[in-house]
Amino acid sequence: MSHACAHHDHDHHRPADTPARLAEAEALCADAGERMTSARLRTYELVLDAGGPIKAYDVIDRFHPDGAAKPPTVYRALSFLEQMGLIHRIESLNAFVACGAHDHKHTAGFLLCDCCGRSVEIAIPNVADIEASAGATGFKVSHITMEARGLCQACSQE
Amino acid sequence: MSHACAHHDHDHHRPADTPARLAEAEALCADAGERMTSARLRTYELVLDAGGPIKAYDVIDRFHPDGAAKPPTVYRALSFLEQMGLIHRIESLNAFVACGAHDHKHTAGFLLCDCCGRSVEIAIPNVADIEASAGATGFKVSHITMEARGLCQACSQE
DNA sequence: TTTGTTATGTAATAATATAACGCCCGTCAA
DNA sequence: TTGACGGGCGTTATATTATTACATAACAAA
Ligand SMILES: [Zn+2]
Ligand SMILES: [Zn+2]
Ligand SMILES: [Zn+2]
Ligand SMILES: [Zn+2]
Repeated sequence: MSHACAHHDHDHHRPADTPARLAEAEALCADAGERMTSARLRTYELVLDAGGPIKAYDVIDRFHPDGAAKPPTVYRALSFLEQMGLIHRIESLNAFVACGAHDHKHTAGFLLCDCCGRSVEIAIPNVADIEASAGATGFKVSHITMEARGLCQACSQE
Repeated sequence: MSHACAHHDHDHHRPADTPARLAEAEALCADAGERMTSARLRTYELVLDAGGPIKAYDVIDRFHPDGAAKPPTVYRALSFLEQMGLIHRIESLNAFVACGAHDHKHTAGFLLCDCCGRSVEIAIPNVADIEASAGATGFKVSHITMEARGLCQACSQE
């Protein structure tokens, strides 16, 4: 991801648990009767390895050792992974991030640092209040996007 | 806007109060020492007249009676209007909508109907809880995006 | 007027995302 | 075994959304 500052270490080394997460994902798909194909697995691997929000075209560029993937290959995989709850789309960044929870199929909120670009997945506080507020006008909520922009602790200390 | 259904009247006639809103906007800018130029006013007029979320390129296409505006003209105006609190950007639609409140410079939440495409601006419930949830990790919130997708009352009754 | 600042005009391009089509491959029933 | 079907993928092309860059114009202050 891009950054608004240069005062932090932005190296994101490969999370140690990527292989375990890939295995979990394969199990999850098998349980659901869905196919975890190689394109889907590779896409998920790249999102996991990013260690934070990653753009679709960064996945596309990294997909093959030599040369990029075709956009539909990656967009299809991203859609699938999102439907499986393995990743989330971050609307205000046009980016994707691996789900940080193990109970998939939830709607998550995000804290997005405008300085270092990192994201933190949080439970949306008071979902019931949002649904009640909507329900007062007869509106039925199916999905909530909640993204808070600001500065993370590290970035607000300099 | 596009619609997922054809069972409602989707005509949005020009809201009767557009001239008054334009005048208010001019006064607001004058008070703030900002210039409400013709490009900005025309852009605001088109967003108001849309009567709901409108895409940037729809503004671009409608900007001149004969032929489209150049994208930067409209994107600049949209940015200005958003900074003035006259319009809001809806991230999950890549669209813009006129602010429904008279106290500008707030962050608003939206209920977005997936069927008829209409939006309702609401106060974000429990902003304090979101800020508290963020603050627990040292995160300082500057702006909250909250967009609930679902079905409005009219659309869920058929 | 001069000068600095803000806004606009214009061309080009970047960045994000989808449509459309045909092929392959696995499943399943005949 | 064979054929029909459906899902996933490869490929090309295109659609949609947004910005960069630089020149000019309008404005405000000195
Ligand atoms: Zn999650
Ligand atoms: Zn940060
Ligand atoms: Zn508003
Ligand atoms: Zn509706």
